[in-house]
Amino acid sequence: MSADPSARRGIPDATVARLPEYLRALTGFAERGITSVSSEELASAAGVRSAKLRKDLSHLGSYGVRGVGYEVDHLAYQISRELGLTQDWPVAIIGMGNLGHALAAYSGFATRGFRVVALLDQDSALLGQQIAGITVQPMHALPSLVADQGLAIGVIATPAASAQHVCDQLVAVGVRSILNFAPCVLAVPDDVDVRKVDLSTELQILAFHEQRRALAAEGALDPVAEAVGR
Amino acid sequence: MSADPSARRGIPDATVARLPEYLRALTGFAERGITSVSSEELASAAGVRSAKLRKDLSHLGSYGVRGVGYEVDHLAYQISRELGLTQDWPVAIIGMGNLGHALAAYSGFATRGFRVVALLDQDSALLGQQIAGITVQPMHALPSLVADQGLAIGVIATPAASAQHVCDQLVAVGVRSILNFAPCVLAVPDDVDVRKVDLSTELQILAFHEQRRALAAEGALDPVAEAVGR
DNA sequence: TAGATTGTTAATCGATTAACAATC
DNA sequence: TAGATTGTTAATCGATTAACAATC
Repeated sequence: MSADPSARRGIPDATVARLPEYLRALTGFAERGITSVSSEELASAAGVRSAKLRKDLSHLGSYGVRGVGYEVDHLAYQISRELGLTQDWPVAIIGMGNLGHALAAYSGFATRGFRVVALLDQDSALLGQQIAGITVQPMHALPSLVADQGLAIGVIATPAASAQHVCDQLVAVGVRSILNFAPCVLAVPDDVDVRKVDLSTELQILAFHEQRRALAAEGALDPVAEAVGR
Repeated sequence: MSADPSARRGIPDATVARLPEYLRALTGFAERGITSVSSEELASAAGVRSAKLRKDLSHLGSYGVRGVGYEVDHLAYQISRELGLTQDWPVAIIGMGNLGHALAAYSGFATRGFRVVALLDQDSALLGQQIAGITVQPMHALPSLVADQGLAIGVIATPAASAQHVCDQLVAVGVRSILNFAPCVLAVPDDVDVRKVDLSTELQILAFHEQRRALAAEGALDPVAEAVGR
């Protein structure tokens, strides 16, 4: 049993999903030379209500000072530690099409806490090519990446048709954290964590609300129901 | 008041977010020549429990047949209609860096229901350049895109520093659906719908669970709490 | 101390789930 | 009719919110 409260009780998924935004807001305050913030100020910067922020932070521990607020650097450190960003996680991107290419160059992946250690592709025509200063390797490089570099996170940027096969290979070598950009559901064992980023799903959700507004403008919807909107 | 039940009562956000996945699964069945599915089969393909699927579909109406299942084409049409995909939504992508470039070429955006009508950038060096067969235009093309093409959805793929400014310009010309790839919170009026896709947030959430597994392996976590996992 | 703001409580709200009556 | 599967109910679970006691 640890002294860290979050180690004893699980942190709610909804809270974990917001911690990165709080961290980003804190980084913004730090860059502007602000050393202390209230829950009201931080919540506003992160786009949430202050009650929700305080509730979320209470799951990590008690890092504020009543009557004063939160020390920016200290809270940022505590959130970083909770998210596991005080170490660097080795990441491999698989699939060097348009999207994989952009991801390899995207600075969001080179942000603190992550390190792109490999770019992989099944297509032998791409092998040896340099993208963003990294040489593209074949899929059979996977086992040594795990053994030698401690590869922990796999990013799948292949077409949907090959995503499950690539996923199986990642799981087989012991990767248990997968970020899936392919538009398909991946089947994995219970101990593997898959998160999905799906551009067309997001567009379709926007289209739903857009259509709703259009119908409301026509008077086709019940005004009470439509006022709820989203 | 309409005969469509979904027009009277709002569909829960959680349900709307799953409709695209159901639609994709149905498309997969249709491609394999399957004309009828049970809630159990469809749920399995979409990665949810059948009870949740039936509950979700019940918000749209009663499109199944007891003892039989759902007719694939008919249900796909009903979901498409509910999502507003029976028409084409004009989309503009703003910011032609690495990511914007990839998005312009990404087939997910050319999928049924959406049409990329413009690529925009603030950098005059890029203007006139062709990307994926579309000429890059300056930001001041926005008003005419709305007036002439019915532009409805804006995709922001700029750096965080210019995202709010771009967003303000979109809102000013009447765009009320925005997909934001920039790692920042956007301030918008209540009637504007912003969805955010954030690569580094997703990685950070994965890192949290990855660290949790590593700590569990060390025995640093309470086994009961850790068994809950994610 | 007086003022300010946190951390927590309790109420509310929405989402999930299992079970089953309805019905093809 | 008998078997199968939907659509709905009711219970449970988790997340959000407002209010405020604790306390700096």
